Parts: sequence; C-alpha cells; structure tokens
Amino acid sequence: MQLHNTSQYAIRVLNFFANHSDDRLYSAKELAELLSIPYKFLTKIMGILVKAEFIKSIQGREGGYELNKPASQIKLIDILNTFNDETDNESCILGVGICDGHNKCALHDQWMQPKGLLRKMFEETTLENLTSADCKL
Amino acid sequence: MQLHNTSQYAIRVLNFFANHSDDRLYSAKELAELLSIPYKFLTKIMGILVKAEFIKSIQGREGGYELNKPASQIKLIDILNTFNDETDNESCILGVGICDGHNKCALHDQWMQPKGLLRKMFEETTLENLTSADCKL
DNA sequence: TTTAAATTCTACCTTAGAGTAGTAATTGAA
DNA sequence: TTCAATTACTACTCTAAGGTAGAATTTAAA
Ligand code: SF4
Ligand code: SF4
Repeated sequence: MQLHNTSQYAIRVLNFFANHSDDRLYSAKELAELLSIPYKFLTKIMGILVKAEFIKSIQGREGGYELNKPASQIKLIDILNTFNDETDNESCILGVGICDGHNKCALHDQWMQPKGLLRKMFEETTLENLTSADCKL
Repeated sequence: MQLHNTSQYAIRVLNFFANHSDDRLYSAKELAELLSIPYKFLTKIMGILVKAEFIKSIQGREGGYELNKPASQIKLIDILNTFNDETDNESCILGVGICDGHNKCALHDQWMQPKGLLRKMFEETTLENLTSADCKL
C-alpha cells in the first residue's frame, strides 16, 4: 500500500522544480544532494522524466535540468502512470479482476470510498497545488 | 498502491472461512481450488496464518483448517500486519520519515484525508463486516 | 584546442516478493 | 499394521523494483 520508490523520487524532484522556478538549471549532482537521492539512480529517473517531457535537459558543461511545462499542467496521476504505478485499473484492493455490481469482492463496499478519494487526489492534484512552504524536499 | 499479493490471498482465505462456519474442516487442496490460489503457495500462507493464530490446523488424514477465533475478532489491519503490509508507520505517501506539523512533505495536506479513511477501513473492518453474499471468492 | 562538467546509454548487481519442488511428519481409515 | 491424505518444513527458482558502475556523448569555459 505504497507508491513505488521511483514515483516518490519523481514527485519530489518535480516538486522541487515547481518550487524553484528561478531562471536557472539544476544539475543531477545538485539535485541528488539537495533531495538525498542516490546520484546514479537519480540520473536514471531524470532520463525518464525527460523522455516523458516533464523535464527539459540541457546537455554538456553548464547543462542541467528545468521544468518543461508549467507546474499547473503536471498532474500526479501523469507522473505515476509514467512509472506504471497506480496505472492499472486492476489496482483494486483484492485484485479479483473486472467487477460489475453483482459480482464483487468482499472488500468492495468498504474500499469504494477511500479509493474514490485516492483517485481524486491523484487526478486533481498538480505540482502547483502541492504544499511548497516549510516542506521537506 | 496495492496490497501485497500474499495479503490479498490471506484476506480471501480468512473471509472464506468466515462465510463457511459450518462445522467442518477445509483442506488446502479444497481451498486452492475454490479460491484459485496456487496450492503450494497457499500451504505456505496457511502456515503463517496458523502461526499467527488466525487459523487452527488439524494435521494428518482427514485433517484441514478452520477459523481459530470468531470472525468479529479478526481485523483487516491484523492480517496486513502479519504480512508486513501497511504495518510501517512510514507507509506515508512520500516516505520522508517521521513528520511533525512544521516539517511535512509536499503531499501531506492532500494525503491526510484519504490516509485517514484507509486507516479507518483497515482498523475497523473485521471479517464479520465483509460482504458475504454474492461475492467472488 | 583542450578540458572539465554535465547528460546519456548500456550493462550489471542486489533485494524482496511471488511462486515451485520435494520431502518429512502426522494421523485416521482400511 | 499398512497406507493414503493431509499439514509442516526446507530449500530453491523467477521476476521486477531498486540501485550501481563505467564509459560515451555533448558543450561551454579556459
Ligand atoms: S469488487 Fe470492487 S473492490 Fe473488489 S476488485 Fe472489484 S472493483 Fe475492486
Ligand atoms: S509529511 Fe505527512 S504525508 Fe508526508 S510523509 Fe510525513 S506524515 Fe506522511
């Protein structure tokens, strides 16, 4: 019942950029230190974020990364989908496959409300909505 | 964002017993077929459920399993804890460790409400509360 | 032009969850 | 007593996530 580690890192990195929209680039080295993410693993994740067009990269010396689109246009659900997290509609609590009203699993009734709130959170929260002040990185 | 497979199986098995409290034992073979759980994996899980005292086992020929306590006394949270699922209080959405009011992660505000509902569901739902009629096994 | 700081790419190692295989131990029925 | 049905135990394989290593590539400063 947790987000993949990779997704967590990705959210934290993207959130960092959303809160530091000064006109400068941040290198993987800097990010790794600031966010306490293993450097080598971070660069791997950055590659994915670049391909997914959340992040723009400038190569070479003095290069680095910056956000590729406004924070308001990046939803949590998009980030999670990039890492195959929460993406499968099978993410249902007892994973018994596709269910109609008649044929449900034992936890269905209890699960619907929390599930709805979770979906809402992931679908409606953008980087812009995230808390920015006084936050851990 | 899903329960461990093992926890799912465990819940389904225990729920099955809660709904079949006739005075007979069920063997691993039967359960595996009825619930479509790989036999060998099921026996492994049953061993854990027995040690955790959710289930009582009768060995030898004509042996099998039965519930070890009333369904009303088995909470979902207890089952999950048995499989190290949801157990760590670190199961917090961005896993940034222990947080006080001042020092929180970026998702904290959005996460509190769904998290609360989830905890409530796991802590307050017992085998007795689970839907029993017209349900998949 | 050289060099150093950066991203990018490919390949590998590690770990934990998921599942399998085989055998020992138990026990009631025949 | 024998035997077959059962649980219990030990050890292994498979897979995907998490993480590491090293070299190739890009680019601007010196
Ligand atoms: S019955 Fe409901 S809770 Fe259970 S798997 Fe289907 S949709 Fe999900
Ligand atoms: S700040 Fe809140 S949401 Fe984030 S890890 Fe801590 S308790 Fe969980």
